[in-house]
Amino acid sequence: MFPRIFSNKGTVQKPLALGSLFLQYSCLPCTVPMLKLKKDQTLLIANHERLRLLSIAAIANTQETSLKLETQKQKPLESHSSLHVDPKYFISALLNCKNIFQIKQVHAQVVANGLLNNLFVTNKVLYIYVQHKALGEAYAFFDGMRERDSVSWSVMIGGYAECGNAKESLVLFEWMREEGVVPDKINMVTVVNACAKLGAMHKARFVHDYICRLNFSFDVILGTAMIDMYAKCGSVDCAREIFDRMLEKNVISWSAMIAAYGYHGQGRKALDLFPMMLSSGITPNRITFVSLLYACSHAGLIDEGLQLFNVMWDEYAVRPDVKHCTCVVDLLGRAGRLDEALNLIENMTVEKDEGLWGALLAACRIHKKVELAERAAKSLLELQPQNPGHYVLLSNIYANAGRWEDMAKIRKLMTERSFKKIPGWTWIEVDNKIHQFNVGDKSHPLSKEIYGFLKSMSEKLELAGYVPDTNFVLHDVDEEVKAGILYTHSEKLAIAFGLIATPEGTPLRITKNLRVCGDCHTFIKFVSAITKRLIIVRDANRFHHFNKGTCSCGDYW
DNA sequence: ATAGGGTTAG
Repeated sequence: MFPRIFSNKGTVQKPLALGSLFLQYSCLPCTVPMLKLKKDQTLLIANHERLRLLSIAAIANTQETSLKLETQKQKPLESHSSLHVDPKYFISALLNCKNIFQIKQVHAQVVANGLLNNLFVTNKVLYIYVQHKALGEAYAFFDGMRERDSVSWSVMIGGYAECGNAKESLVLFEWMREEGVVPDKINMVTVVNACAKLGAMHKARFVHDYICRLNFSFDVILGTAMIDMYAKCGSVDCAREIFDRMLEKNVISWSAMIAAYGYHGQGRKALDLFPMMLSSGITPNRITFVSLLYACSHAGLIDEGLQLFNVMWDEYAVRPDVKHCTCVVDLLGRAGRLDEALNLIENMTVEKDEGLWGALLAACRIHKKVELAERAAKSLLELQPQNPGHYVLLSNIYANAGRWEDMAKIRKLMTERSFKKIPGWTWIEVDNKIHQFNVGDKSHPLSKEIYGFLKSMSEKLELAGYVPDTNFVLHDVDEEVKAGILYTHSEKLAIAFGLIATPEGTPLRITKNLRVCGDCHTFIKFVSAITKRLIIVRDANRFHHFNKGTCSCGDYW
């Protein structure tokens, strides 16, 4: 094992601060105390003590001098060695890891010291891999673990969900049950969280059922996770039921419920919760105010939002940060009060981020303020030159203003910088199965029927007054082709499939990974009217409830 | 003997 630690040219990094008596070994990510050694002195380290010694071992040699360390010639260390090395050294090394390379180093030490049978240590290795988003390494390690307990499973399930792999995370949960591991409450919190991320209602109901069968009570954390799950699966009412049944609620539970009403467009209900929260003795925090302001902006509650923004610091000691300002810019922008929005931005003392300029830009697009949009877009492109979405927005603004030359410039810029456009996908649950569609997808078994259905549906819609909005197509092709491309958007494919595969009157729930496209939004409004279906769409930002030709977002999202 | 994995926004 030592060659590993000291293989880095056999040297130790120079002391970080001479006076501090601490230095950091280049490969061992923990700080060890320094001790004076003579120049070129060799330290003999006994095997069974080596880690402990390492932490007191040290050098005070000049920076050019190598530190030589040798292990005593002893019997090789076996994995079931009775020689005891305190696991806490490994734990602290793991916690200090700054990158994957360092984790692998410590991981190797864990193996070399026969600690693979110590779940406390192995779970920590797993946890650190996951925290560094190294799912490949984490999985490989997990797969090779001799023994796993509920903590190992929590780490994996939580890690996969956190990294955006909620579907895989739920598969892991299946495996856990197949292995006969009985989930504890914390396991269920991670599973509930994965369901929330996935937004799959049938999974949510199953998990809820499962929790009831295990007789787990809804404590603050589990209950809050369930609120979030139901809300993000499209049912704010189920979320509220859980909320009302919870005996103990903290600021997180209240904020989760307020946020839920917010992204479902029910701003008034979100606001109504606030005084209830105060009177039950809960102090609002930053996130509570983000949720409240967000709810106001998405429901057009302008005066209420401004009022909250004005008193949050004086009355509740929550200092407005850039996120709060963004909500207010959004709020003012929606109302067309762009001068006030700009004024707020210019007088802000906190650092401006891309979300803030993005909110202003979106408002400029709606109210066709080309000059201000240019200014916002410029700031945005300075902050995030690699985000294709910003170019798309600015390009659309020029298109709407008929400034074709400027639009061409932006598109040229996009081509030159050769962006990877994030591919859009949409999925829908039918018969407890998730069907996913990409743009122009033809892989579904019912693909032929779907496209046929879309064609006849579009004729009906156009008779009803629907006009494809080709501003949302960026390819340089003629209008008719553009309209064709629009019809292959993943949202439309998923909805067409849902309409074919479910009985009349069944509500459709679909989830899209990006913000729903403007043309699709109009399209779905018409579909909801003509087919008399409730269509609930979760996009990257919020929920849209389409019913009888209108959307709960009020066309602002 | 004991340790550890869990909730809101972005």
